[in-house]
Amino acid sequence: MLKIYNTLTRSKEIFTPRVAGKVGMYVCGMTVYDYCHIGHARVMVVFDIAARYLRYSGYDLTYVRNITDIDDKIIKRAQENNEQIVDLTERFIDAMHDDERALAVLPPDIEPRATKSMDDIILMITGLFEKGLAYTGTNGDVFYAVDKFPGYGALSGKKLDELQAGERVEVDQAKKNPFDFVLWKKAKVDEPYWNSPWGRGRPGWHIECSAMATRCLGNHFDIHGGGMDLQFPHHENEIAQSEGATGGKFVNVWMHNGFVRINEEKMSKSLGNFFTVREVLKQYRPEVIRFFVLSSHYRSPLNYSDEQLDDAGMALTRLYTALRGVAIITGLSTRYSERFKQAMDDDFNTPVAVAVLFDMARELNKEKNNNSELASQLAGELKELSSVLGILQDDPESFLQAGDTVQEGGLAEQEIELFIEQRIQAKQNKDWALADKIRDDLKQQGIVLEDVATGTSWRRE
RNA sequence: GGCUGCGUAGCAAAGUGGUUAUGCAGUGGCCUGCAAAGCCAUCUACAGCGGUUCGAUUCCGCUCGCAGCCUCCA
Repeated sequence: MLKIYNTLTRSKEIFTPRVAGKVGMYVCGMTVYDYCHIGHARVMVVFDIAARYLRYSGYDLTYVRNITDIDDKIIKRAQENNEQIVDLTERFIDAMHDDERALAVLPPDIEPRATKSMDDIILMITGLFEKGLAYTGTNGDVFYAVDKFPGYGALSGKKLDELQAGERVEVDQAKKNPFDFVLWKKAKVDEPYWNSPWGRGRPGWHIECSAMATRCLGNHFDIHGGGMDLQFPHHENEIAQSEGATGGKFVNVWMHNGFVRINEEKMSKSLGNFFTVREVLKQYRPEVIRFFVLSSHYRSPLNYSDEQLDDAGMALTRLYTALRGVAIITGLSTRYSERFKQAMDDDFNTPVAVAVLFDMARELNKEKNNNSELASQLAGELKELSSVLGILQDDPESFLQAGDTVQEGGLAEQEIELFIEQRIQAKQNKDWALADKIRDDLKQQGIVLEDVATGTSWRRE
């Protein structure tokens, strides 16, 4: 029985889909004006695993993740680059998809874009006007009147009067209440625009998600996710817009993932302490990054460091080593599968799920030389469970021989095989000094030899 | 200032009112020509102070420390 932590109630709840067997999930995606960093990678991987596990559990899932392809930062960046907005956004959408594929993140079922959802956006704002929740400010922008929506603050646990105590925000004089937010922003000269009943302009950030989620999943759906920082004001505002417009419930379960940190500090654009996915991929293989992400629970902070990535690489090496040289027989489902499901059912507890995989690896290592059929069945079960996490699907030999980190140059495979042949000769001649020298020399170059029953295998450190 | 959340062994990271998490590292053993890998055993814990309890790392309170949100941010 799946339990998910719901930010709205601040507790783990038994997950019950609106329609039996069917799940609609919407995740706030990227604003495409720059490369994805590791924080974005975490969102992609976390919700990819949620999607995989929902499907593994038998749900018919519709997974929607949007692309924000028009906003102030995009406009600004395009101007700086002296580039057309579409050229900029297309470039970074492609880059995002590259990163996604590298990290074995399966694409969402629907990937709506703000610029292609204008009719839905305008329709929703019109509805908000009709309900008396929207008004045009003195500067021509359209705002949402937060104090007209009784439930405002429920998601983030904030109260409007307490918020007002917090000042230091430059209050826009066009607003009636400082916490009113823009639904439709009037276009300035040289800014891109769409026509609307309120003049030429573009949508505010929050309305596009309300409109796209509703268009793709209906007025009311099961799961809405995103990073912790979206809780307020973004998701709070989405609720106000959607529930304000429809008069009904918007989302049942709100999921928020924790931040990636560097030196105990949030990784973010504004702090400038971020690493892009493509930078990190130069140093570490994609599966290592993926394992690093799922080695902590999705709501916990995840500290980024080389040590952590190295650890992830070593852990994967252990799992692949267990699978090495074992034939795969699928179909077995033992108590390990039960434990794995139990872990994942507990709010997607991937660290515990991974611990189950290690327990399987231990038994697999024992049975390898004992009961090869059982070993093969365990290996099959291990691979199957791992596929829910999106790891361990590579060929063990090629994973191990590629090494933990991305190699520059180094010995070619054929050269290594040649040295191994020479060493086998030396061993047959009982020339231990030569055999050890060959092994030590290879070790110097990061090649580890392992004598096993069937011969000598090698891997990169 | 208001509101969240966190503080677990050398490092990372789960979890639990009384019983082995797990990975890496350490120690002892088995295996090996010697190693590596693997297997077995084993040492380092639950920020501090009180309270509840037969018993708390786990529940409650306080203190200290850290992070996040309150402004665009995944």
